[in-house]
Amino acid sequence: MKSIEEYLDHFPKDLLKEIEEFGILKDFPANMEILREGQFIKLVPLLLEGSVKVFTRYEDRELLLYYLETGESCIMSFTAGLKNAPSKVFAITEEESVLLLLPVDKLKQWLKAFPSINDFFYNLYDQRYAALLETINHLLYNHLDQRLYNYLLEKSRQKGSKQLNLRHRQIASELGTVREVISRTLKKLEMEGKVRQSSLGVEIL
Amino acid sequence: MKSIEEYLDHFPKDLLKEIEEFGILKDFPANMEILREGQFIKLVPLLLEGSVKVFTRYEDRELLLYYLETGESCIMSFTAGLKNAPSKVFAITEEESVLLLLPVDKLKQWLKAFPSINDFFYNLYDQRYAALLETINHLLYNHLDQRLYNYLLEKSRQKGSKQLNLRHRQIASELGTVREVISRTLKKLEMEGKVRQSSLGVEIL
DNA sequence: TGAGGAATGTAACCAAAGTCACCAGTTTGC
DNA sequence: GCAAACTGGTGACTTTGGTTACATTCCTCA
Repeated sequence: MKSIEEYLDHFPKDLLKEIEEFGILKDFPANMEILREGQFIKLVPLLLEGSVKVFTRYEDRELLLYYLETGESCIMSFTAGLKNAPSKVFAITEEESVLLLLPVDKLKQWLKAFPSINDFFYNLYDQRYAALLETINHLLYNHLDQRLYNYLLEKSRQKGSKQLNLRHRQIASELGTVREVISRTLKKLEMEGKVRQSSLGVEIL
Repeated sequence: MKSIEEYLDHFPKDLLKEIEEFGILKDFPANMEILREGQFIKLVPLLLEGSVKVFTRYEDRELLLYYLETGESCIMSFTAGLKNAPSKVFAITEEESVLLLLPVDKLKQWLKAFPSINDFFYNLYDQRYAALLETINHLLYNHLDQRLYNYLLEKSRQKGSKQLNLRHRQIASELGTVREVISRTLKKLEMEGKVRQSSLGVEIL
């Protein structure tokens, strides 16, 4: 595995030293819940390897917020941690993942001592905000087939593979609709030659 | 008018002194465009009095992001200013407004010297993010009549009046739909006794 | 290996909301 | 003072996607 410095090379050296000293490296298996709503946050995660899904629940429906990718942290944990407020979100590993856990009290010190770490979080916020905006645009102006196709492309980019093993049910919940509609729409995309379905899941063509 | 300290009483004294020295107080008439897409930001606004609408455009359609209320700043300007990137949004005064304009280079210094100002912006980000999340939830799970009614209630809360002089076209654009649909839906709300329409606009009952 | 649950396919129906076409009333500017 | 432009009202039609109710296929594991 790469060293922490390699993942976080945009941080100043002295901050990296601190992070190395106080950050906790931890391995998680796939599909492990690492954070649930209501939980208080003492450690803010930073993803080094793997993929973590962050989402809320709202009357039994899921709403996908974002995926953590390599080198990214979780703004919802960050804010909840700083304000000592309960988490509003759930997080679950999608694959086996390595997280660097930053103690909140240390993080607070670092934010003062190393202003560049603020840039890091501001950037993250900006990124997540932009992603929600895009979601809203899609919701308002795109039909489901387009949204579904975008969703698959994005998943594929993330995974780095055109073969996605997703259940219709899961797709439906992440797009805020129901299984039948996804079946129907995937069939349509298949007719249009954009995807192929097999027992393994969906393949993007 | 109140003094700057009264608006920003959660800031430390020494920071307030700086803000007073370097911030630029400026008055804007109603319906004045104060920021357009593509513009570079040298001054980050902080609203003291009035109301400012922040929105993006996307292929001739508007997408409302948020309204600045008293004591609030604009995260989109903030980020664009810090990164020296062009603005992605438009801003326009809704009523006559007083803005305190903070020079970006000073702001950068303050972020380092007075960490509490970071909390202010993190809080704002968090707030705006939560608002978008709510919008998404509404889009996914509420029908237009419900969304429209919420929209009117929120407008009314902001304005502090039950009488709203809004054009159907404007409502439509802020909710991402078209005039006819708003006419129809407003009629429905009127039938249900939730609002009343007159030549002045819409009144919430 | 075969029974049962999970995943998917599909037809028929419905409601919400987008679209189109046009009318009528109101405001504005010349 | 009147034409042009803006604003709202409305009916008819279409499309999208949510719902219901099963049928079919696949996968697992006892």
